[in-house]
Amino acid sequence: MQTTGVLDELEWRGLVHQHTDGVRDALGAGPVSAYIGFDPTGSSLHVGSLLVIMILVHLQRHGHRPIALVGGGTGMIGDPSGKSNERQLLTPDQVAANSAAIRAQLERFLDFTGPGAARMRDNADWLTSLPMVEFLRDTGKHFTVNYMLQKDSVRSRMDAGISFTEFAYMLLQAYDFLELRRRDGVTLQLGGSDQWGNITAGIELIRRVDGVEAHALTVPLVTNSSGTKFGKTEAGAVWLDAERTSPYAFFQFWLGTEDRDVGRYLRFFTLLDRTAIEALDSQVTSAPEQRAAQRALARDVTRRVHGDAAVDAAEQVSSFFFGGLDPRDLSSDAFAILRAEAPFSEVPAAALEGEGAAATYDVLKLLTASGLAASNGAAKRLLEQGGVSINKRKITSAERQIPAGDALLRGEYIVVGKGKRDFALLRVSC
RNA sequence: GGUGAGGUUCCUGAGUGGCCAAAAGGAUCAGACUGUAAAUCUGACGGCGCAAGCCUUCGAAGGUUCGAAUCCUUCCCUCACCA
Repeated sequence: MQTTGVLDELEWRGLVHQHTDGVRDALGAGPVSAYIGFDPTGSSLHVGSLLVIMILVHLQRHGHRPIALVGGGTGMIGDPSGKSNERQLLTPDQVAANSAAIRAQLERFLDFTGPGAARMRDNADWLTSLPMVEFLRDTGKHFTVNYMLQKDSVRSRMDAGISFTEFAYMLLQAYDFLELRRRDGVTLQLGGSDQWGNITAGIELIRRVDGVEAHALTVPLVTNSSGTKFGKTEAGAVWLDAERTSPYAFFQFWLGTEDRDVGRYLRFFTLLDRTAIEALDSQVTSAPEQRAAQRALARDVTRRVHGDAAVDAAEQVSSFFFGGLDPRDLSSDAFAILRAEAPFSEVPAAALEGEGAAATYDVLKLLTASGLAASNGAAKRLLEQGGVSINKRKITSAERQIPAGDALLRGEYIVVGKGKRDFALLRVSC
């Protein structure tokens, strides 16, 4: 794979927001080592992080060396970029646990063998033991406060206030860049568009200390056309961790992409080539109801994050919930998949029974027990508005109590539906 | 440190003694239409309750009053300007 083509590829995909002038020449001259830092602010990456991960993947496919840096050291400080307020410090334990979890997730996306083998780094290895006096002499001396005050990340906080801790953050990130240049020959740092200031600080440091030209490339912020934040659903953020967002929910997130966003997302998040993506674009126009583009997107991304088996399972569950399949025809195996993939809860029969009617289930209780409704009131509203189904059959408000015997599938399961898209599986125990 | 303004239900933001669970917009949820899309329209949107109604809520704690988000006292916090 040639090293030169990667910038063109990133550009047509719309993955380039800003870059330093020398990037093209540097990438054309041969294999480059490039890094991205990941903040351990949470215990899992979410779909937003995928964008920046894809850049590493593209680089590797074009013969460059990707390095994923976990911010076990900088996570102790907190990056002010893009934050309107001072943040609560995480405890060292939290940072360590988050770093380990994120590291494990990152490892799935890169190839750690071959000439362009990826590397994992954690800046805790060099930052936590860095002597302060030495740091101030060797690194701090290269930055004027005036320079630092001009950075957006600092300037935008002049009203709300910024602690010295967060103010100094950019120096640590600059130091990381220098350290990685020395350890791994890294000369390119990638990041979200809000990282530009931190990255250029690193370039500056490398130029002054080592006399070497380093480069920056940032990706755009992903937005969706409804103006809501990308990667959020009713249930909250869409995580890469299967424990937090099931592969089925993850698949559904991508499948539900709006027509006007799907082309962009295919370019951002999949490795499909230009011909394939443009063919899908035209299908969005000619046969939107088939949602071929959404399907390709959901499959591709779910496969990369959760694997082939998860895609199959997610598709099976989707075709059950959204297809014409009668829940009474489902096999035990099918229920095993549903239990693993769909929102699932196990409830004792006594907690579901209607008042004074042991042989019935109270639909409101089914809704709250399954987590589809937050309170009885919410459940009742849903029922009154016709938004409830049991085993894929619409329930009217006249049917608050349903006969227990009829409701159970295979003697123990109930499929509860809310609206057109939300389903949960309930297992009734004795 | 001084002066001024303010803290209302997820957010913005009305309300200044009873008609206030509290306007309006946004967000969210459901329904219709559709393609598990968007836009649009309709409805819902503190908790419990079939309901009547009850309970909790308007920064915190007290107080005045038949009755307070609205008045008084103290406290906490935020913002703006001045220093």
